[in-house]
Amino acid sequence: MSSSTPHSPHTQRDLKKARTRRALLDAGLELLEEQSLSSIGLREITRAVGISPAAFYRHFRDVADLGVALVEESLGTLHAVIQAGLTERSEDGERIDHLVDAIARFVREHPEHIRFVVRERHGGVAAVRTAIGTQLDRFAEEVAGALARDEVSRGWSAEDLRMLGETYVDHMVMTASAFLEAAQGEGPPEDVVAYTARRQLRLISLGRRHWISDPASPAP
Amino acid sequence: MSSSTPHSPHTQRDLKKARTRRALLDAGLELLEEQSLSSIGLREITRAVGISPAAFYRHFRDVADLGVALVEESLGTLHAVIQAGLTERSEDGERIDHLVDAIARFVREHPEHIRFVVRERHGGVAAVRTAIGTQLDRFAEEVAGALARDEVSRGWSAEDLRMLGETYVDHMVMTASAFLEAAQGEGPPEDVVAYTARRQLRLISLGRRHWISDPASPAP
DNA sequence: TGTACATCAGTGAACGCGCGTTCACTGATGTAC
DNA sequence: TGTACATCAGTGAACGCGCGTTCACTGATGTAC
Repeated sequence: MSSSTPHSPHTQRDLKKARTRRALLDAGLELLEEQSLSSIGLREITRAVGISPAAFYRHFRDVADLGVALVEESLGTLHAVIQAGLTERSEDGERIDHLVDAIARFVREHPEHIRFVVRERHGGVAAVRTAIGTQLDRFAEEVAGALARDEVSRGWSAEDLRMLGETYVDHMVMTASAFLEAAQGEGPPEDVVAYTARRQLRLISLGRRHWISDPASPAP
Repeated sequence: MSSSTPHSPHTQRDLKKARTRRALLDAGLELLEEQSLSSIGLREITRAVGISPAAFYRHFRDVADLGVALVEESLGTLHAVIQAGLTERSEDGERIDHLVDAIARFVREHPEHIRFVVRERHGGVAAVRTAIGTQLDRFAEEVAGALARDEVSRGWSAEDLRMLGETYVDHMVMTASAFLEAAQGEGPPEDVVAYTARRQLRLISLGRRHWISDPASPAP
């Protein structure tokens, strides 16, 4: 849990404090472009912000604590994209195109957020790993709930829907990561990433339409 | 590239050197259990091995260089599992069960290798990230080649097969990672991971069987 | 509105510590004759 | 087989440096009357 989160900054003091906190979070996010959380120094962050090292402790217990705060932030923006994708009502093919476009747009607008999530999802800081895992689980549950309302999902068990939700969330994160690499010139270019992502979604969509729950391989 | 890789250790000296190198790699792999590569210290590694810090430079240029050497090692063992999975000849359902079992077994036998790959695939060291990416690409290509020989793949374009190969490789890495988390008590238990993985493979398999190349959404 | 006191974000100096890298070295092992 | 020299993995001391954390402090802002 993150220490000292000002919820209602009424006074000038609180406002100023909130602004410094923001600056610390932004600096951390920026430093993560080239390294991972567990190798970022406290002094490195305060230096970037322009305050003394000791001032850091007015906002966070340590760098890991700042990392946990970043999880909420980064996945908050990703959550918005998912919500938008779920409320989308159109034909299947169009829906896929729109989703992939939405992911591409998100990565263009918040590259630091998706970089942080992807890098630290399996990174060296346990608290951050757990926080990200919990949030992505919530997303999967949410997606599963939305999928349940589709006509195609008639006859699907809650477990199967959950599995499908996880598949979509994982695919989304992986696609976002691939878009990010494309933007950095590290992997295949953006249009190839989009093309692959669309066909993968079509593959899942086809599997979904022909799904039958299998009593031969029961739940554990 | 990794410096000073002894290929044919003929003399006692070369043998001893190779043994120290191994010890360094093993120590690095072990230290990665609780942190990420970019935060491991050179002295930390030599301390674990029991040699002086300066001796490190007889084997690697720096810690990142050791990391690159670990990539070859870790993905080498993973490659063996993939090869085994590809030569498997049996009914579809069985094949899925066997593949998931093979992944589970692999994670039980080489937890450090899969942890390393998953953690550093998107980690803070560019050279290692690139090395892992290149290897996984090769795997995807290989899988695509094997899939092409299946009857179900009649009419599939090379691009679509490639996409399918990537999907399988990504799914494999994710499943291995989930098994690892299960072993650490961090996520859902092993049997649930296996159950989910099997159904996800079935989903892909169904999508595959009903696939039709789509001229409405051409390659870029 | 003015005054007296409380709060607290940020300071700056100090601390002990472990870091990565260099260097001249040692002594066991290998090679040439 | 024996001898003289070359090689080179590993040593140990030294270096300058930046780290995280502590502390008493300052001075602007907030609160009570």
